[in-house]
Amino acid sequence: MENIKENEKLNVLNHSCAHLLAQAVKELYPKALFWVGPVIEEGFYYDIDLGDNVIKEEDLLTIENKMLELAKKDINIIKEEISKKEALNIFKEDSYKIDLINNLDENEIITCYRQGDFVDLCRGPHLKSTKELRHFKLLKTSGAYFKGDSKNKMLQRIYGICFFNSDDLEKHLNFLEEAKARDHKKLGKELELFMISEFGPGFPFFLPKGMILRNELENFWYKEHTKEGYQFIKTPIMLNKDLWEISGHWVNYRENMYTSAIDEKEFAIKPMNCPGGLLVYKNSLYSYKDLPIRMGELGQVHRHEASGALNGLFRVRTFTQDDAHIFLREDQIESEIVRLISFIDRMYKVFGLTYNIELSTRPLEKYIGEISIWDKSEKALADACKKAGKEYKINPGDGAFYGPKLDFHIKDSIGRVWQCGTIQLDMNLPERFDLTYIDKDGTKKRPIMLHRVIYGSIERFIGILIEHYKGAFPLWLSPVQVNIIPINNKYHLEYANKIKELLMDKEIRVELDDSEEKLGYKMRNSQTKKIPISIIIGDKERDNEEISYRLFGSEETVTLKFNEFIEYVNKKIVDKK
RNA sequence: GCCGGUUUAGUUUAAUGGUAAAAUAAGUCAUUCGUAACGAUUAGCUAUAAGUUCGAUUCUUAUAACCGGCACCA
Repeated sequence: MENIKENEKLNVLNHSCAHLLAQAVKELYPKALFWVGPVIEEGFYYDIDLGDNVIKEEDLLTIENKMLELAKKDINIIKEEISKKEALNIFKEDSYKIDLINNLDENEIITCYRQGDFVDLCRGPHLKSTKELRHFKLLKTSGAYFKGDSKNKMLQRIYGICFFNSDDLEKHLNFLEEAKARDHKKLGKELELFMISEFGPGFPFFLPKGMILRNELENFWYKEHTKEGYQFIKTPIMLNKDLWEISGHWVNYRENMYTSAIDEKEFAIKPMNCPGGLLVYKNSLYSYKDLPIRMGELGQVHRHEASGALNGLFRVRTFTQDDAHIFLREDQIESEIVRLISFIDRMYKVFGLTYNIELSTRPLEKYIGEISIWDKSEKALADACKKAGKEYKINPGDGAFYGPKLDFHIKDSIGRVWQCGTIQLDMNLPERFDLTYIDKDGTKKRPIMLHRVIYGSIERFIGILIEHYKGAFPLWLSPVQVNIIPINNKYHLEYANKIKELLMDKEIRVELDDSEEKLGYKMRNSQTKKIPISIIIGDKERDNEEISYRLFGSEETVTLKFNEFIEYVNKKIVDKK
């Protein structure tokens, strides 16, 4: 309760800060026209029409200074109530305001807030004066479409954030710094995990070290899915147009599909794996006793994403979905979802990720299928969450046209939220592909289909893990697990090599630093590369047949016998720590 | 795709309308060292294309890629 109150106070502060921003911009650019300036999750923004003027990053400082100047003047923020008619008169020169006013009810009393010469149409509430607005920062500028519609012209948006005290502001700025330091594009380059070539925008290359990470994630995935009763398939990257017409992708998503003509027949590279999975289902005849069928596929898909949308591994043009299609009877929905939720739960825990579930329900207009089936399915999803003991948030009308879904939003180590897992019910494709199974009474029935992913996209999940772990991966994922550092090549290299062989024999990923450098220098390298275990080999270790090691980020050195060390390392790998 | 910015050595960065510098990595030599940077030396760069200019890495335009947003994300 206390928190909600605090949050509301902060929202009012930020909202007033948005007005202060507008006032400052108005003073600096008298011709500026203002659209809306709402409070967002973190801070606020204001959308402004500046005519021919452009606000650049470096202008933000000037605006900030103007804001501070205005804030210090302790200008009263005065609420005024007027009728729609009066409002239209006051703002008759301002087409944006007229637009806003016309969207209000005829009889509604309109509130304005006045500070000095600046008046803005606004529901409020606001601070009493500008004097509390001291601890703010303008963060970035960008273009933003008027009313969020790409057919409209672009306004200029300025983002900012405001706090009650300098500590909170500093904390927030530090958080932004921290996020920047974790950037997977930066760390991915430094740690040689992946690259993106100019010759393939949006098509990432995995480097040897990144490939290890990827293989570990995939192996883990296969193992866990096998335990859950999944079978695995691999369906073709490219299939002919007729299939995409049956699936409906050709009509709806053609624009984003890569195509090619072969022998005068049009083909498309798959943007999703489901049609392939459906063909596999249709390849056999199933009894009601066979269901549920769980078919997993690490399927590489290609989607032509807009150039401006590309972002490291987060948004790419080819990625691998850790897909699975589950075909089941209607009476199996709930139990299967319960099972899936606990499976997903188990998977995320391994990475130390917590999560929230969101349930998206039937869209109001564009949907297919019977409402009764929708209601039943939505209830099954909700009941499954309850049975699994999980809270969930409902997003009404946010489901796909073909079925409701559960989305899993994971939270990383610095509190950022990413949507990864999803479970979607599909009432469309089984129909389009005429899927059947033979029921108890010998009649053909239509199975229900579930699409689900856990990582979402392996590429994107790797990006998230890089940022989550800040590049310091747990031992099982780490591209190099052990770095051996002989103190003196002349005297210690032989024993170091022997240790290396022994570790390789135990399938431990090991490197040996035989460069002609000082121990301090080699240790520094080992730490900057974030290698989990550094082994130091000197006279002592060689003579006693021991291993001395230091963990990443630790100052402590531990000495063990070789067998004890192997036991320790293996336990860590098994525990995925 | 749209708005704004950026692009200099493998990497991180500096500088200039008169022909480019440092650190680090790489090669060579020296050094043989107990937990985050030893020293010497060699080689290596102005994204692409056009324009302005006696002369362009610098100014202008276009293209591409990238970055921050917007739109999109089946």
